[in-house]
Amino acid sequence: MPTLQQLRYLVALSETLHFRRAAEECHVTQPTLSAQLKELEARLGVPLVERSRAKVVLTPLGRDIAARAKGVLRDMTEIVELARQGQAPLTATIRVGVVQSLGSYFLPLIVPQLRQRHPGLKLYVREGLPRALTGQLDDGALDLLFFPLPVPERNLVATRLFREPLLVVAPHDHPLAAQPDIAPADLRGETIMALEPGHQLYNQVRQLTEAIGADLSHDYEGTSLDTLRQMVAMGMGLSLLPALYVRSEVARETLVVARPMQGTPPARIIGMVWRKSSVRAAEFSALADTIRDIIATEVPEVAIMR
Amino acid sequence: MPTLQQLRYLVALSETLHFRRAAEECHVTQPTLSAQLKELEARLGVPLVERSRAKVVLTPLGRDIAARAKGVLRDMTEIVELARQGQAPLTATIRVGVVQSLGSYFLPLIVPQLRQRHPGLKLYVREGLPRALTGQLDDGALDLLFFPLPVPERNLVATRLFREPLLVVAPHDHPLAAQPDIAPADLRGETIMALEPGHQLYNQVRQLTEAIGADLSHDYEGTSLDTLRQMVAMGMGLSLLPALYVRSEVARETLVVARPMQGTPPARIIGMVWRKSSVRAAEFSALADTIRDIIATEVPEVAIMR
DNA sequence: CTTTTTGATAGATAAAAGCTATCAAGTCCA
DNA sequence: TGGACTTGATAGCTTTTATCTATCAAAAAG
Repeated sequence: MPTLQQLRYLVALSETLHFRRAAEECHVTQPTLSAQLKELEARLGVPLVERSRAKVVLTPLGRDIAARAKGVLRDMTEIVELARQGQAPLTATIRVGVVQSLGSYFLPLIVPQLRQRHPGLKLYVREGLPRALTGQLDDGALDLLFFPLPVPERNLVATRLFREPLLVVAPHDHPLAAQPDIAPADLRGETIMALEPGHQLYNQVRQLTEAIGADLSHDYEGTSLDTLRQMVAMGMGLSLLPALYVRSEVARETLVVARPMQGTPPARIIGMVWRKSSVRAAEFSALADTIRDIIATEVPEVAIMR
Repeated sequence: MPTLQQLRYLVALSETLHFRRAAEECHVTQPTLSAQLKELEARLGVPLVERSRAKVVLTPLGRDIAARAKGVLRDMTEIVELARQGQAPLTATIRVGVVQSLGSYFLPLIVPQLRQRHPGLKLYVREGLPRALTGQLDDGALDLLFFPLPVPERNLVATRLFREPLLVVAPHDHPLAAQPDIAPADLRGETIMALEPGHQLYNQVRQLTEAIGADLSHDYEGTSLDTLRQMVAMGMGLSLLPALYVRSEVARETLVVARPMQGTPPARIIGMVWRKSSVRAAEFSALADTIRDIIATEVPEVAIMR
């Protein structure tokens, strides 16, 4: 197989038809270029050059191969240029995974300002269930997750972004709806509905209901936040829903109301997660800082965490 | 600049996602592949691979560069294949030059059988004046000439193909038209027209007219064999034209006749000419032998020369 | 005819690519 | 849980390749 350097020498000779000038162009001595072209002819098994003192002529095959060599060298230059451009942070596409209970309520709040600050940013977003997302991150199909913390996987690392409180959501005609906020004691005896097990939210709601003596509903488990909201509207019980979901989908709702809890409300912590082996850790940390800045000014419903 | 071998390693790793398996595919040891990929990343200035014991993942840039590397390696394989196919003789195009007084009368006689014997043969034919043709051969714009001999240039070599006699061409009502052949003495006092100086034919006709006492016309010099024939038809004199031209253009003519000369008729020798530095000399010698064989059976008007 | 320039060759040197041996870390299995 | 096995990385050495300088024979130029 020829080497790229040999092709470079052939291309230079095809353009100059002079061994010494071609050598100068390639920044080597004339014997080097002469010997390397001989080696190239030996490797290919065909003469590429007619040599004489009077003038140098390429064989038809030599001319054809020189033309193709030009293309190969151009492609190599493009590879080098691609690498050079890729050195800038946030220029390669980021394949992002988000849990379904977060994505469409959170990303629209931050992406406009993110794009403003990083015009070259390209996000490829995929929603999914938590376990599927961590699997895809692990396999390399995704680069980054927006994900409730902690994450159980050992070869993933995370940085916290914000704490998202859970709000009590009740039918609009429920007695608690008349209060501006809810004491935990107010929930004693109430039926609380939650997402199915497998969600961080389920665990948090379970812990709370156990602590305050409310009843965690086992008759109905919502498959989505919307399902839970509709069940609350129908008077099948109360629920605890994330603040960003409430901002997006409940604030304009007339059949249900959302009330914050007094004291330290239950909350989930949302973070950014990537592979421990990722070479883009610095890039992602910088991205996290940028996102915190945006949240601080655009999303009062949650509390920044560092 | 990366090397082709480094690209080969990257492509193998992108396909196997396993350093040891990629090394096996490339027939090197795992430390060699590992080190060369590190060197590739250093040369490009960007990470291409995320490494961990659990699994190997390419960065987005790594994947993109691996895809482009695949294309480059494919182009290289095509160059090698092109060279392999070019090793067979008479597979590369032959750029042929012929003098205007020969080409269209000679090549149609031999090309059909040449193509029959060498189906892959590709000729690119260019007609021109003798000095222009030798210049283009010298410069490498042409590979081969069918040319009257001898050639004056020092760095060209020639091999004789055949001797082409010159025939006396006279108006059909000229007294000499009644004879089956012409003695040199019969031309004494006749006006003989010839091509302009610069043609071998001119020199030969001049030598003959000086030897036998005929008058070489200076009032009219033909720019082509057709012009000479038309002048003869108009009664402006006689001419001496090459046998192959006569076979092609005069034998069916009614206004003029052609008669061979007695004894050793004037003739021109036609040969194949190529550069002394040409690497295709053996190929062209073999071609000359083939052409002589064809002429022996197809062209009785000329005499083979070796 | 002498000088200059050409591409080729020989021998030496430097650089690169490859090897083996071995490492630390992670995975697998009993 | 601990030992065995596998992984990618590193160190040091060897082999191969690419480059150099010096010089050559031959051709061109003056």
